[in-house]
Amino acid sequence: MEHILIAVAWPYANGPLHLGHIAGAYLPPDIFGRYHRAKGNRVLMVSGSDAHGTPITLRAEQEGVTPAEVVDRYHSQFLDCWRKLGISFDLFTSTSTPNHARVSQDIFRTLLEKGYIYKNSVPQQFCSNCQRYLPDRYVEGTCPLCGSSGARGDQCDSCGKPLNSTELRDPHCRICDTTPLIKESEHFFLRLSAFQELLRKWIEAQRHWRPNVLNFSLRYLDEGLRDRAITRDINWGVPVPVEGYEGKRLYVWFEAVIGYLSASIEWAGGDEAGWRPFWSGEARGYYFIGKDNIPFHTLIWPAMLMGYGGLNLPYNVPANEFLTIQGRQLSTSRNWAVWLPEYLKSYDPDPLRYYLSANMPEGGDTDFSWQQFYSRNNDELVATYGNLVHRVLTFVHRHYSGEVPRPGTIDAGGQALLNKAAATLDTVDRALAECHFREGLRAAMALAQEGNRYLESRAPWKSVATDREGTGTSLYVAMSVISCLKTVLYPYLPFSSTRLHQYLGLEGSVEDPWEWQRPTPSRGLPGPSALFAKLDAKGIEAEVSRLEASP
RNA sequence: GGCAGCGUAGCUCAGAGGCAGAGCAGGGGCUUCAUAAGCCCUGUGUCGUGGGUUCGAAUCCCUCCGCUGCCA
Repeated sequence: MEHILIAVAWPYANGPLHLGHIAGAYLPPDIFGRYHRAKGNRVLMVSGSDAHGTPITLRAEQEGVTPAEVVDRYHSQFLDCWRKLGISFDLFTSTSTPNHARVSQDIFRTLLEKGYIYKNSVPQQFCSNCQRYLPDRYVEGTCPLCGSSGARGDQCDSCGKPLNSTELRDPHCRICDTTPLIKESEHFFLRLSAFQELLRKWIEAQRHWRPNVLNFSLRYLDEGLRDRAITRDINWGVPVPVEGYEGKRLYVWFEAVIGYLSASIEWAGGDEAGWRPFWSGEARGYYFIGKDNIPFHTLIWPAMLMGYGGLNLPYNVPANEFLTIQGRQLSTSRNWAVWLPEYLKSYDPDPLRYYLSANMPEGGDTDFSWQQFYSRNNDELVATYGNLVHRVLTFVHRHYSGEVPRPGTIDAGGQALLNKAAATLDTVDRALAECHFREGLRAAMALAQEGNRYLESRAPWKSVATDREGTGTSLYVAMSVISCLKTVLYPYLPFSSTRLHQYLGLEGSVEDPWEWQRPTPSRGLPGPSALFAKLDAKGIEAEVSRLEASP
């Protein structure tokens, strides 16, 4: 039995989830977690809402509500999405808990005592009217590069260039329009430069990482790590635990990654014997994130852990690339996105899980199109897998009074299929252990095709009139294969596997053993119904035009 | 502007020096248990462009074009 920590990227609680989030960071860890639980390993899968940061405070100020209200709204929406999509967190918390603040401050203090955090003075925009320092996004002005007005202190949306707020021409406060002054402000910095060589040595040893993650991280090191400010002049966030700095907060990028640890501690109710086995010794930590988050998880968080000491570094960071939508880059500001709450109003969770697994952006960007979604649902999920299950189970009901047929001697053809099923269990096992999700799904679907071929060759609808026992044997073999599919597809398609587990009259729970359960002969079965619904192709056009109608 | 990645069949994507692959779509046939589902047969692809290395390049190197990302 192993301890597997599954650390999942923390979604920003300032907007709804879209399919890019799911394909990139949320579906893969769920598949991985369900697999490991079925294998009998101890799994701790944690994440939570990222409650801090200026996008949230800005949104709150624009809406005239508190940041906490914004966070609460999306946090409960996230929880609802996880439940409906079957994302099986052991704990999905938030960075606004007292526990998280305590753990973050503990790490801050320890790094400060060890000299990995130091103070420095930096120029900062200050609004004399609002009487406060302005974080980047609170300053608007004219872009020094392209000359367009309305550029923000962190970036110009017009030309897409990142900026420093002090570079803006004609800067003004986004709240009150006053022209800000530049004042010196004292901040704390993380001494990342101290970890340069340690990190390089460590990363170069991670041969099991995906090449994109490895190369990306090494490139950062080639450029040389620079120390970064970890505090801000803002009043929403985790307070800096140093006397005289009460008005400052920890920068989100420093504090949010600590959430993996603080959530583990929260999950264990603070009991060290509960959480530490996931963070030390042979325990392995897998960090599931999108590619935009790579440096935080392969460089910054490991540096923090090295400095803090006593906790495992990430074992793997299987970062995914991005999902494009109908061939175009996903954009939340232009509303070019498929929102998960919207999806879940109209469709079941498993078809999306299937599509995104089959087309997961593991090695490069991949595309989501409604056309493809419908076709994968109707032509693969329904036609190949769902129909195999349905034709076998309805046949058993009609001709064997709904009882598992008692098998006679299994011939070479049947045995060959059973061997193929056993091999598939191994293939999917290995693929999942290595986070090769697409490969595992491909292998599972290939077995479903074999099942259909076998039925075709046996034609039980013919033989049942003349050879009841032989036909029963064929059906038993087919049901055994279906049972194997139930297990290997469970991590991907938990909802339909749960139903199939019942339809097959199997013992125990669908979540339990990663093994091939055979149906019990003569057992009475509940009446089956179709595992998946076929979708009317008319829906494609409706979805596409809804997407294109958005501004 | 600098750096990196990608560009393979109508579509979505694998493959990474040794006869170009899968699924889906399309075409032909068989079947009728099943959600008009299933099975069999069916691929003339300048592997983005142009060059180079090699006995041999989709694969390695360089140029250019296009897309994406990171950085300035």
